[in-house]
Amino acid sequence: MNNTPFYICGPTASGKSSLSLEIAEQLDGEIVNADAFQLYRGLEIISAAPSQAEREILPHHLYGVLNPTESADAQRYVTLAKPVIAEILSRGKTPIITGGSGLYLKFLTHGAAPLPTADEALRAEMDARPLEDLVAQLHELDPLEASRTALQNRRFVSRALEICILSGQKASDLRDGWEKQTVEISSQLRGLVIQRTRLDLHARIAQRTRAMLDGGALKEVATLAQVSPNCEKAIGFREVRSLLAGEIDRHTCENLINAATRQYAKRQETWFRREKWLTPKLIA
RNA sequence: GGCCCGAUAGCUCAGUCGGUAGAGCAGUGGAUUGAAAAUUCACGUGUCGGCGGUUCAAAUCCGUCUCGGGCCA
Repeated sequence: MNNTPFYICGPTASGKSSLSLEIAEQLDGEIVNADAFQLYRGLEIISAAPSQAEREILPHHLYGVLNPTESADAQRYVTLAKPVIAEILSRGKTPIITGGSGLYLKFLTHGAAPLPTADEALRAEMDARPLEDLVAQLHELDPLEASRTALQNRRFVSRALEICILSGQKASDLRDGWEKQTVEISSQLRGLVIQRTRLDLHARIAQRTRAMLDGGALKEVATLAQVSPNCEKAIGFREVRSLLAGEIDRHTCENLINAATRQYAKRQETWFRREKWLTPKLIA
C-alpha cells in the first residue's frame, strides 16, 4: 500500500480542513498541520484551526504545539514536522499534510538550503540601519546577490546580508548550490491545491470572519496577554485588539479582517500556482 | 415652499487663474529558501450627476433639472 505523504494546499478559507478529513479517510491517513499560525496554542479561533470535533475524528498533529510567546520559522517547522511524519509512516498510516503556508511547505517538500539560521541580534541591528546602507553593504559583499534581489524589500536585503555576514561566504554561492538539487524532488511528490473562484472564496472569507468574531475571537485575543512579534501578525489579531480598545467598531473590524484575508489568499494563490507538482482541484 | 452646501474611479476624496483628471483605500497580476497570515513590485478611461448656454477650449463660469445633506419657514 502506498502511504507516501499527501499534501493538501490552497488559499485560506478554501476548505482544506474538511477536504483533508475526506482524503485521510480514503488513504487511511492522519492530519499534519502545515500552517504557520495554527502551530500556536491559544490562537485557534483567529487562525481558523480545525475544531475540537474535527480533531476527534482522527489524529491531528502539530496543532497548538507552540507558545504564543515563541517565534517559529520555516526551518523550525521542518524540524517539528519530520519526526511526526516519520512516526506516522512507521505505523503504516498516510500523513496528510494540510496547510497554506507556502514557504513552510516548500521547506518540507524540497528541503532547506544550507544557509545560516536567523540571528535575532543581527536582525535587530540591521533593522535599525537605513535600507540604502544595507543595500550598499550587500553590493560590496555579494554583487551577484545584490543584482538579483529586490532591493526595495528590506526583508530580502537583510536576509541576504545576514547570510553573508554569518557564513563568511557569498549568499549567491550558497543559494545556487542548493537550487540545483531541487528539480527532481517534485516528481516524487503528490498533493493537490484547492482552487475556487474569487467570488466564492471572498464569500467564504466573509462568512468565516463573521463566525470568528461571533464565535469567541474577542475573548481569545483578550486572553492572549503576551505574544511574540511573530504572533502579532496573525490576521485578525490587531484588528480585534483595536475593536477591544474601542478604536474601531465591529463593522470596521470585520471589513479590515476581510480585506487582509482576501489579500493573503491572493498571495497564496500566486505561490501555489508556481508549485507545478500540485494537482489543481477545482471546487465550484 | 425659500435659501445654502454637496454630486469626480468600486469607496473616501483632491483638482490652482477655464487648457478634457489623480491620490489613498479596495481590486488584479507578479516576486518570494529560515520573520511568510511576513515582506515587496507593477497596474488608474472615469457619461467629472443630466440637459442646455458662454468660450477657440468647461470637472472648472452661467442657467436649469435630478438626487443627497443642512438651515429657515
